[in-house]
Amino acid sequence: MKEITSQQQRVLDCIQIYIKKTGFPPTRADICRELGFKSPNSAETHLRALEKKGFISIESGASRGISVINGESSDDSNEYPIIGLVAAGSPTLAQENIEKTISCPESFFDSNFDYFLKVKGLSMKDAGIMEDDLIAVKKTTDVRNGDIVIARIDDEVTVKYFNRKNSKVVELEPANEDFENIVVDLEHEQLHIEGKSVGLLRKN
Amino acid sequence: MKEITSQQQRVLDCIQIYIKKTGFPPTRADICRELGFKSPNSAETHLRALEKKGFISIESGASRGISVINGESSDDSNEYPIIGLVAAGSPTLAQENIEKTISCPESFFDSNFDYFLKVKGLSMKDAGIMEDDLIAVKKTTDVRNGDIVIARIDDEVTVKYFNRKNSKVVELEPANEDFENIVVDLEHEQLHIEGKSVGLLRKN
DNA sequence: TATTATACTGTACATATATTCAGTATTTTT
DNA sequence: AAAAATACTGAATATATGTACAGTATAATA
Repeated sequence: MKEITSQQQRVLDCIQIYIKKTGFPPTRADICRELGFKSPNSAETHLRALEKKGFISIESGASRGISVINGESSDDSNEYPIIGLVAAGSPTLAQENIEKTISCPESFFDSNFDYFLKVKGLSMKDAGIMEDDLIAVKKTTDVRNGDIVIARIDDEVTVKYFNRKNSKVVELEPANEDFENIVVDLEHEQLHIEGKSVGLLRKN
Repeated sequence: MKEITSQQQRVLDCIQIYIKKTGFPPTRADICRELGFKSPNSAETHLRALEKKGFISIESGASRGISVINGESSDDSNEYPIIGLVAAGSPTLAQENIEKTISCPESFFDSNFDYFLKVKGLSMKDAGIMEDDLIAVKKTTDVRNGDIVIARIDDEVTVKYFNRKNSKVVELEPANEDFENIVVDLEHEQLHIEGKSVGLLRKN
């Protein structure tokens, strides 16, 4: 397999995406439309180059007679636990609370993460976080204002926007006008930041 | 999905085997050759029956424009493309709108799916679908009232709740009071159901 | 320096292909 | 018993599509 140029890669990507979306390969004209070429021969020459280099095969004379050769994917996927957002008294990562695990690539979200948290309630509705959604949680205490954090006060775990008012006061803000801000006075209450949201997963 | 006859099953098998072997769907003439028919219209009528029953979809006018619905013919790959939800007039699959692909397990969502669609706008805000969210789209025309569908009218693609009012009228309903229902009169407008949402992915 | 590969536009055309129309016959559904 | 669906043959045709030919231009290679 020889080296592929960036333009040829674009054409190859275009073919694969087209097949994925429509179920059949593109015509020369389709490729031109997708990539902005003005002559079908632009697509033709790229196709012949890709064929010569062994990335695709072309059935002579057949319309849409392109087939992509090979295409193996590296599987560096890990198992991530789904943890229920549980009520008071339960240790956050207790085995009992792990509903199951999900296999997904390490770099699935932009930042690495440690587990999925299953959301209860609608306090973050306006942030697009609904009941039973799975939040990808990265364990960290390095959070900034505006981050969606997983916070624990005593034994109560909640998901909220983080907002440090000053050195002594943090506000945990819901994204739902039916809920009220939680004002935490750090001098009198302990606030544990379990981590922050780096992504979300929903099944329906 | 209605009942399939034995002959229609033969045609469907023929299509899937052909795709597996060549990488692209057969023509009417190909099907005739494989199954011993003597008129391309034999294949044509079977294809139309299969389309009507929801086993395949046929892109009008396109050569080899057959795609098998549900059939996991070439679905060992774990690379799923991200496709942009673009405004009117733009080709649906324009290369400019493709961010990249995501590697994820086949059975990641409860139902198999075909690609990710990047959401523009907030018309489905109250369903927890926000700007730039990735909807996992399963290609199917088998949708029910209440399903979140990816619909196309002319060249405009939108994500909405599906609601069939009667045999002639379908309403596409947003989940945001700032937006209005789209009423589609099937007798005067063409409505293409590209697929439905089976999940959601958000990176932040 | 000459040559080859890359990266296009633009035109043209043979043919590959979808699709319609006209029939015939059997089976299934209403 | 009538209507609709199934299962074909056969011919005709508009158009979708591959592909060749004629150019231009730049970068990589020998």
